[in-house]
Amino acid sequence: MPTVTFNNLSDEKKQCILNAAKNEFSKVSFSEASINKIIKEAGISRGSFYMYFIDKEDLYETVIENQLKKNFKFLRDELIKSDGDIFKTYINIYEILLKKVNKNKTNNFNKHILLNMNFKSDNLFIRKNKVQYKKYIDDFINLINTDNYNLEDKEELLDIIDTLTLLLIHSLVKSLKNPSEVKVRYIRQVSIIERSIKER
Amino acid sequence: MPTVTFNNLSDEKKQCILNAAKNEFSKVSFSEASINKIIKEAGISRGSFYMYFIDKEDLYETVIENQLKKNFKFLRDELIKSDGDIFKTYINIYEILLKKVNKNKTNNFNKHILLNMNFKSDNLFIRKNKVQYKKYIDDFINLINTDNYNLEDKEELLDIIDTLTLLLIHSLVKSLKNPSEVKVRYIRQVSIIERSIKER
DNA sequence: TTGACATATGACAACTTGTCATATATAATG
DNA sequence: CATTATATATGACAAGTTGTCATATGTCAA
Repeated sequence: MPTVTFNNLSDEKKQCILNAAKNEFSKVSFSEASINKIIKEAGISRGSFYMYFIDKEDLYETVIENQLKKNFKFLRDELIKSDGDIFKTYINIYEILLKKVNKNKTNNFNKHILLNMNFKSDNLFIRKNKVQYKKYIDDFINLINTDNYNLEDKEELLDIIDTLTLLLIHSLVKSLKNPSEVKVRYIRQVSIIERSIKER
Repeated sequence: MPTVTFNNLSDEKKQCILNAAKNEFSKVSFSEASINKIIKEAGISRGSFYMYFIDKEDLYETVIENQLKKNFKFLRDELIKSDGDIFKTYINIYEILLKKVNKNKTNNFNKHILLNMNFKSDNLFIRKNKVQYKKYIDDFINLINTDNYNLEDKEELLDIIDTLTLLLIHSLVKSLKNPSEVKVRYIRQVSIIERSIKER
């Protein structure tokens, strides 16, 4: 989380710094990203940087926060398009995200988010464990059509979304190396879960 | 993969280098690990290091290879103990690995393997995509008791193991921060998959 | 013994990071 | 308005990082 000093900055300056950072993080992986390049592009001094952020990771978190929200909105929209079918949605967004990520541009922010992703980071879509996002999760859950499902409770649905998201990220990353086989495996993995709550 | 020059080294020297590396990787995360410290401890020169390995990642892969094999053997043994019940096995190894990983020693190799794990890396147990490990996977698959399962084919079983492993890693990592809640979620996620292939 | 090749070395350039004394704003107060 | 506080900005700096490369030292075969 950035410092209050950073938050006190003018929106213009804040955006300037975050844009410079986003640009760097779109070109190279997190570990390769250079604070020097970012501060140079943003036109701030080294000292200022450490006045605003604890370290590179703190900056990265801040930069992707916005993208996570966008991704979550995208997921939500796709769910509505699929009439609340969560499994159909996850199959669809795999295809769409795969196209985005495979666009071989030098600047592919989404691709680098994906590749930098590890098990420590919260989620592809939203920082689930942060309280301020609880309402978004609840809203999303309520959009899921559970008519044909046999669910114990709401928690079970959360666990399913969790698993689906893991499978999605995993499959997307694998697809970057080995595009063919992965899709069919992903679809099968999703349908295994679907079957579980449908046929009870 | 290390160079032929490295492989031509005496087993003693090879082990010395790998031990020094393992020691460093047990203390700090991958990004924090210092090649300088490793070569100092191993008593080799900087130039030699780059004669043996492409970079730090190449070394890391070599170091964890052995541990992955051990972990896989452990998984296999647990499967046998559980009479081929793959779901019971995954529940059990979660508990056991959690204890291992939570031992708050300065040298906790398993803990760092876990935290360094990302979606690019192959697997917690074995490098699935490498051909030389195919026989291990096959052997493992054959040990699973599928009597009560309704499986389409062997591929479906592979997909299930894949999902279970993802859930396991994810849960273990989460457990390091938030030990309580995670276990019950993990158990539920595993049983969702179990239900899918049992009740058909 | 003399090449020819494989392997080992550490100094080196070119980076990296986080800190800190100092400088400059901005705000508050007499 | 002048003075004092406080907040923010700066870049030089130490201490580290990495990968390379000319040079040195092995080790074989001819």
